[in-house]
Amino acid sequence: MDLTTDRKSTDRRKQVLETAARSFAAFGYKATTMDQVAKAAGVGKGTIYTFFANKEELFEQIVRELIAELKAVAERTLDPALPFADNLLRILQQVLAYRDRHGLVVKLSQEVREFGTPMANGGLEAIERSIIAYIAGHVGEAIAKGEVRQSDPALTAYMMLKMYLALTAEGGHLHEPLDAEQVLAHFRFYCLEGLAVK
Amino acid sequence: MDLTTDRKSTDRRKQVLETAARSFAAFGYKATTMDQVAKAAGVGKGTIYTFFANKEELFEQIVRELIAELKAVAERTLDPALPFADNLLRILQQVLAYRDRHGLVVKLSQEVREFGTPMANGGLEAIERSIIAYIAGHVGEAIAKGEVRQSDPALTAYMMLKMYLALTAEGGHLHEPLDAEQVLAHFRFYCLEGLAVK
DNA sequence: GAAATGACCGGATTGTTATTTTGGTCATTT
DNA sequence: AAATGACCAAAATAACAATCCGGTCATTTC
Repeated sequence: MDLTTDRKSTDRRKQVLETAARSFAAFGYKATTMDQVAKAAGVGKGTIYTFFANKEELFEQIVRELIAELKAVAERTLDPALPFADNLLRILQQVLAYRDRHGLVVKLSQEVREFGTPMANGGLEAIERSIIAYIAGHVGEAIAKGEVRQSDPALTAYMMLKMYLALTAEGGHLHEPLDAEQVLAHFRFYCLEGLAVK
Repeated sequence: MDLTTDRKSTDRRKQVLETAARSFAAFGYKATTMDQVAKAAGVGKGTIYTFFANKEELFEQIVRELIAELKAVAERTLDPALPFADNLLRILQQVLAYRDRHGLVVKLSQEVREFGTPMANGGLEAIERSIIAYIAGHVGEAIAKGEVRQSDPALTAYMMLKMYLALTAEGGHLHEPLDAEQVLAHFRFYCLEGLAVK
C-alpha cells in the first residue's frame, strides 16, 4: 500500500480543511486563494470542489469548527458545583481569551476593520451569536433554579456579553484598561448586583 | 450705511459657521469643500481662514456647538425634584433622540461606516465623551446623595451609556427592536436593579 | 492700510483603461 | 470513479491622466 498516493477521501478532506483554516487565519478571507490552498494542501484545485461547493462554504465549515472549539472550552471550564455567577465569569473569561488568542478571529476582526469584507463580518457575527446562545442556555437554567431574576434569557445573555466587552475590549480609549481582577469585580457589580442602593 | 456690504466681522464669522454647519450636516466632512462653503456663505475663501486656521478647526468648532446644544437639551430636561434614576432615563432618551435626529450626527455616522473618515470619527467620539462626562457629573452627585452605590462615576456613566445603546441602536440584528417603554423598563432592570436575586 | 478676495499651487482624489488575478468548471488523466 | 490543472469570465489591481481641493498670498477694495 502506497502511503504517498493512496489516501482515503476523508484524509484529503481533512487536509484541505486544515490547510484552509491555517490560511484564513494567516491571510484573512479575501487574501486566501483557492489555488494557494490547493497547492499547500497538496491537492488539485478541482478536488476541493468535490468536498465544498465554493469558497464560502469552505469558510463556513471552518467557522463552525471554531465555534465547536469555543463550546468545548466552555464545557471544560464549566463546574456544576459552582454558582451561576462564578461559572458565567469563568466561561466568559476563558472563551473570550481563547477567541482573542485564536489567529482566525484576530485576523477576521482586522479584515473587517480594514476592508469591511462581508464574509469576514458574517463569520464573526456567527461566533458572537453562538456565544450569546450558549450563555442564554445557562441563563435559562439559572432562572429556573432561582439563581437569576426572571427575564428573557437571550436578551440577558446579550446584555451580559455587551457589558463584559465594554469592560474589556471595546472603548479602550474611553476608560483606562482594567486588569482581569478589576474586570471580574466590575462585571459582578454592574451586571449582577445593580447600581441601586439596597 | 450700506447693509449689503458693510457687515461687521462677527457677522461674517457667524455666517461662515452657519453655512458650514449646514454643509457638514448635508454632505459630511470630506464632501464639504471650503470653496463651496465660501460661495454659499457669500464670502471669499481667504476670509474663512482669517477666522479658522483650517478645515479641521472649523469642523471642531461646529462639533463644540452641537455639544453645547446637547448639554442645553439635557439641562432643559433635568428636573431636580425627580430621583436620579428618572432624570437619567429622561435625559438619555431626550439627548440621544436629539442626537439621532440631528443631521450632522446622522451624516457623520454614515460617513464613518462608509468611508471611515478619521475626522468624522473624531467628532462623534468627542460627542460621546461629552455625554459620558455630563452623566458622570450627575452620577457623582447621586452617589454623594446616596441614591447610587459607591463607584467610579466616569466608568459607571460609560457603562450606562453602553447599556442604553445596546438596548436601542446597536446590535439591532441580534435582538428584535424594543419600543421606548420596553427600553426604559429593561434599562432599569439591567442597569439599576441588577440580575442577582435579592 | 486693514480686511477681503480669488487666482494659483502642489498634493490628493477620482475617472479611465490595460493588465493580472481568482473563483469556479470540465475535458482529460490516473 | 476520483483527481486534476488548463481554461474562462468576472472581478480585482495597477498604471496613468484628468480633476479637485485645502491652503496661500499678491492684489484689490473700502
